Parts: sequence; structure tokens; C-alpha cells
Amino acid sequence: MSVDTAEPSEFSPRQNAVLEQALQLLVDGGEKALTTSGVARAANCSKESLYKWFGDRDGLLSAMIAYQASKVRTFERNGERLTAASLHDHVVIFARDLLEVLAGDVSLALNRLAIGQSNREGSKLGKLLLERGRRQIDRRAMALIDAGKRAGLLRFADADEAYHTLYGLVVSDLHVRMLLGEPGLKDTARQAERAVTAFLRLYGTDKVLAEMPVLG
Amino acid sequence: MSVDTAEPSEFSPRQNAVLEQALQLLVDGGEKALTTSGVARAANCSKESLYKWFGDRDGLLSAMIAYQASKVRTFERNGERLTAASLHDHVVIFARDLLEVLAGDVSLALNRLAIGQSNREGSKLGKLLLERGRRQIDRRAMALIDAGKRAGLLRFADADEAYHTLYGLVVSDLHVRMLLGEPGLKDTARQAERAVTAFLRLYGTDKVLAEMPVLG
DNA sequence: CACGAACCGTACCGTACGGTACGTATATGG
DNA sequence: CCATATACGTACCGTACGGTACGGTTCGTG
Repeated sequence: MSVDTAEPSEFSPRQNAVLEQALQLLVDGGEKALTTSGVARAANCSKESLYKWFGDRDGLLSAMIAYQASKVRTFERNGERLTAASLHDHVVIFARDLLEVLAGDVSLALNRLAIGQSNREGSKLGKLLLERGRRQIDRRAMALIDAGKRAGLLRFADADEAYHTLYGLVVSDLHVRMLLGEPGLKDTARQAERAVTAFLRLYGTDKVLAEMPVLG
Repeated sequence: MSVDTAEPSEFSPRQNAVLEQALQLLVDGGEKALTTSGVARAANCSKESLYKWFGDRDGLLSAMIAYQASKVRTFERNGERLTAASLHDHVVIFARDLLEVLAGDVSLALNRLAIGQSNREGSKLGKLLLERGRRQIDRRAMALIDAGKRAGLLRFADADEAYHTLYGLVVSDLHVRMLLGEPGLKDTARQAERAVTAFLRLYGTDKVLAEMPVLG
């Protein structure tokens, strides 16, 4: 398992800097603030260059998503031997990281952007966001879950189903609430812990359940 | 428990008809298609009336949300005696209804609309959507969960936590994926069944667990 | 019937955006 | 030192939107 999703330097350094400014603009003011003139002004480049590099506004948006996705690197693990405790810890860390990513300014802004225009034009941005942004975190989770199964700590027939269960337990409706702008949703630590406890109770083998506190 | 969230005839029948047309327009073409001129044309009314009735464009959007929320009526249940089997069935029905509501054209369109402009202006629409649209389904679920506890079928310390667990198990990332425009996400039946099984395994008392199939 | 209120249809205004064109500066390479 | 390419900044164009104004029409009421 090497880093096959690298795609390094999809854009030039100058273009990356422009995309960074565009992201900043999007985070600060929402889609309405993301005008071609505004990006050009903020990035000290000409609109002509924007259109030369990215084609049109949609191309710019796509490039922003690709650029942001290229920044996120999820450290693949590691051949370490899994125990019940270490599995628990790894899943908790994953859950926290997941919530942290979803709650990130840029992530929220890009998701809002893609959702906002996903009914039009066949949801091109939405597809891009799911493919480029989600793949990494999915791979990491699946690797962890598979490792848990190989170590005899987890039991399930369909790894995908188990993963989606974990995802639902961790995220619940937090993502949508954050997308809708609800404030004060940053208590990720407890939420992650509860979710992992439930997940292990559902999919853990006796080796795991033996080390868990009894049900309230 | 009467129907306290009624607020009947918040708008006149004529205004309701206009809002209905506006919703249709939004569903068909997204926010970009929802122009004041377009609504006036589709509803055979004048722009002047639109501004007289709803103030401005934001007022129109808020009115659309309020109107749509006023249409959804969730039949309160019922003093019937709960058994393990009937609880299971009720929760499954709730899960299916929840997924069906979230997957509805109008619901998706309104959520996209609110999310699309939730970074701007303090997320007024998002708050409205959560308060007006979510309350009913929340109340129904909480009532069901409480009834399950009173019948000695469910065990939990925090009903809110149990509900959010159920929500996460049922919805997982389906809502966001649908909002992003991912097609072919209509296999709600199996998803609901799996979620309820997991939920009952987590929160069911022995009375419930005894009637459930053993873990794979 | 007469009067007024509500409303429709249309035309209009200002603005702001996406996209294009052009003149100039900077840098690279022979 | 010149030539060419690249990119900056600005000015410009067409369009389309939000919001307003106005004349004509319907409808309820005394």
C-alpha cells in the first residue's frame, strides 16, 4: 500500500497560491463572495490568467476542490500488532479526526459550495468532492476495520456495512447541522468516544467485549 | 399532547399557492432558477405582490420553508401497548419515514438552499429549517423511544443520546450524499432494517434481545 | 352604481457578475 | 540586446438579477 493517490503538482505553485486565496475567500464570505474579480484581486493576478488556467468559473471551483483534496494526507499505518485496547484507541483517533475534518472551515465551505449547486448540471462538484475528498478517509477506515477483523477483534460479514455503521455512529446529524450553520457543535471528543463504544459493542468479538464496561 | 405546532393559515391560500409554485421551481431548477421574476411568472402573480407579501427575496425563502414545514404532519401515536415486536416495527417504520422525508425532492431542495447560503448572514435559513422542519420528527422519535423505555424494552440514561444514535445508524452519510447529488441512494428499506437491528442491540433490554437473531 | 383596495402585467432602474480584449511589464532564451 | 512568452491591471461588454413604479383590471362593499 503506497501513496497511489498522490497526483503531485496538478497545478503550478503560482496556481496553487491563487487557489489558496480563492479558498480563503470562499471560507470568509461564502459562494457569493467568490467572484472571479474578487479572486483575481485577492491573489494579485488577472482575470485573464484565471480563465486561461481554469477555463471558467466552474473550472476554478473544481480546481479548488482538487487542490484542497491534494493537501489532505492521511498517514497510512503501520504493521503494528492490534490489541483490544489499541484497536479501541485507533478507532477513537479515527473518529476524532473524521469529526475534525468535517468541522474544518475549508471542508464546510467546499461542501456548502458543492451542495449549493448540486441540483444543477448533474452535480459535478458533488461527485468530485465525494471522490477526491472522501476516498482517503474511507481507505483509512477500511484498513483499520480490516486489520481489526484479521486480528480477531472485529466480526462482520460486510466491511462496507460496518464502516457505514461506524460513520453514522460518529457523525450522526452533526455534519448536516454544521453545514446548516448551527453553532457550538465542537464537543467532538465525547461524541467520538460514545460512537466507538457503540461500534465495538456491535462488531467487537468477545476479546473486545471482555474489556468493555458493562452496559449502564 | 395536542397539536401545538399547528400555526394554521400562516399565509393566505393565494400566498400558499404562490409558495407551492416557488417550491416547484426550486425543486426543478435549484436556487439559480428561483428568481423573483420566475416565481411571479410561474405563479401568475406580480413581483409587486411578492414584495408586498414577503418583504424581499429572503422573506420569500423563509416563507417557503415555513410553508413546507406546515405541510408535514406526523401522526402522533396512540396509547397502544408496546411489545418487543411492535416496538421493532414502529422503529422500522420511523426509520423508513425518516429516510423517505430526507430523500424527498422538496426537502433536499430546501436543505440545499439553506446550506448554500448558511455561511452568509448568520445562517438564518438553516436555523429556520432545523427548528421548523426537524422538530416534528424529533418529537415523534423521542416519544417512541420514551414509550419503549416505559415499557421496559429499552434501556438508556440519556434519551437524546439514544435518539442521536438511532439517527446516525439510520441516516449515516446518506443525507449528505443525497445533498451532494449522488444518484441511486434509494435502497432505504434494508438500510432501515439494519439500523433498527443495531439500535435494538445497543439499547434493547433482555426482553428485546431475546427475540433477536444471534449475531452472525 | 360608485368607490377603493388588492392585484396583475409590464416596463424600468441600478448594480454586479462572468467573460473578453488590450496595453504594459517582467522574465527567459538565443 | 532583442524576441517571445507569460502574466498583470484595467477597462469594457452583455446579461440577468433584485427591487420599484405605474397603468389597467378585478372584486368586494356601501
